[in-house]
Amino acid sequence: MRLLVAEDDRRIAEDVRTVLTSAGYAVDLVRNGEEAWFKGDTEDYGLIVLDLGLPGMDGISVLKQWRMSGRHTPVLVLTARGSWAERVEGIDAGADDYLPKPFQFEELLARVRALIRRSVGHGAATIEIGRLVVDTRMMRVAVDGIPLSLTPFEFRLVSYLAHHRGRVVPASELQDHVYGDDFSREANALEAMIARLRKKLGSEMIATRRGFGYLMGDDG
Amino acid sequence: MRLLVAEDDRRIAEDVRTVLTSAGYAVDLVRNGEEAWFKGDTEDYGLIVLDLGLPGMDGISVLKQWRMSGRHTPVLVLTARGSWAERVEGIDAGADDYLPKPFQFEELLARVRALIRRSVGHGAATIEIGRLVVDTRMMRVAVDGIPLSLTPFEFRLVSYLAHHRGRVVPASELQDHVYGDDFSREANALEAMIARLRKKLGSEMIATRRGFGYLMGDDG
DNA sequence: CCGAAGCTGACAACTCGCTGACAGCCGCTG
DNA sequence: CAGCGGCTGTCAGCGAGTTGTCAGCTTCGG
Repeated sequence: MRLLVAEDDRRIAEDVRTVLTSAGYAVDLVRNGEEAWFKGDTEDYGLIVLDLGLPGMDGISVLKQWRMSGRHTPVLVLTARGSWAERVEGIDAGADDYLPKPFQFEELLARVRALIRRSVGHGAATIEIGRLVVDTRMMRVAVDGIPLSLTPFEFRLVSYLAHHRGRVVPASELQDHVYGDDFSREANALEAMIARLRKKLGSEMIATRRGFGYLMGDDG
Repeated sequence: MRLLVAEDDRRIAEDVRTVLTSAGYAVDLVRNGEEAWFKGDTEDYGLIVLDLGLPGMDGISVLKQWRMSGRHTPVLVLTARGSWAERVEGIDAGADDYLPKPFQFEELLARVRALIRRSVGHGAATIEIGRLVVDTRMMRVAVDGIPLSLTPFEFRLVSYLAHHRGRVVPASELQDHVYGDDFSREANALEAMIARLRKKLGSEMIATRRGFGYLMGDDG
């Protein structure tokens, strides 16, 4: 597997490359924003490690560019220590995980592995659950072949449940994934969304396990 | 699932408890090193959140003690801000993850979940005892393949007994695991739950050992 | 046969999740 | 800039599901 590391600090970059290389990955290194953007957009990486403090085009913009042009490569963001704002921004922009500096290389490796495992598991572009089809690339959902128009949050919710079909997903976990770290709303907001979703999908598609959470695909 | 939180700062401790409780965990709280060591060594937690700056026996020693006595419960260590040395020491002593203070509760929760996911990943998702199947992913229980709908407390009770099949579990231990440290109810509450459970599962599934406790799977 | 331990059905209080209505916000359009 | 429509959070009320308590009963062991 091929990885891209975008990091301007030469020493860190080399160390990271060494760690990842000896873990069996092919590693490309870039040192500024423009290069990062270009390579990430034109090459096909299994994962990208992105320092937000790059010279030139800044990390967040790079990430947003990739996502806007339809790239779903997992991105692990390196943030300055304690920069909570940066992190939130990174997640909003489409990062899959973050790691505050300074970090242990073991930890970096563990997270890289976890992300890759996750994304390989997600390989298929569409998930079918009974009469429902979720197309994660096209951001489309259909029931009995009839496409539905879902709002962004609704889509995130369905696709998360679909990815975790057959498993009860606690409401709190759903919130995390639908809303990220923005916890500025009442618990009830999620329930309202579920209700609206059920109206569109049919109420039998999402089951409630009172006291535990929600799940899809309990029957098969 | 039951968690132990070892933290001496009362405010932090209460907040953490609230967050974790509302995420669906039963939480026990301790405020010093000795208590932490004792409870972590004698009770059976799914995960332990350990502040290194505990009064009395210090966190690192507590952690080392646990590991030396063969406890592999996942431990999330809380370190003082910027205390790099502590962090490394914690990891060496057997911590599974660390979190520098101050932290966002969302982040704590995310890490707790990640650790638990990792550790339960090793165990099977279902437990079979005779005609009974307990599925911890779907939060479902079935007898002879027929699914039953259990309430949250009922489910916790059954799955605890199932995890400890063939062993007599004292009523007090069951209470601990179903209710955590929340003692605010009559002893009889548990009996009532057992009764309701037996009605659903069939009365022969849970045996009573008068004077000692309950058990499942004594026959096989 | 007695007392203690445990069981059980009824009940009431409570909690949780659902829903419809509404309002604020945002982006679009004229 | 005003008006509009879609999206989403909030609120309040409802109803079903859940759980503790209690009182009376059964079972067990000695």
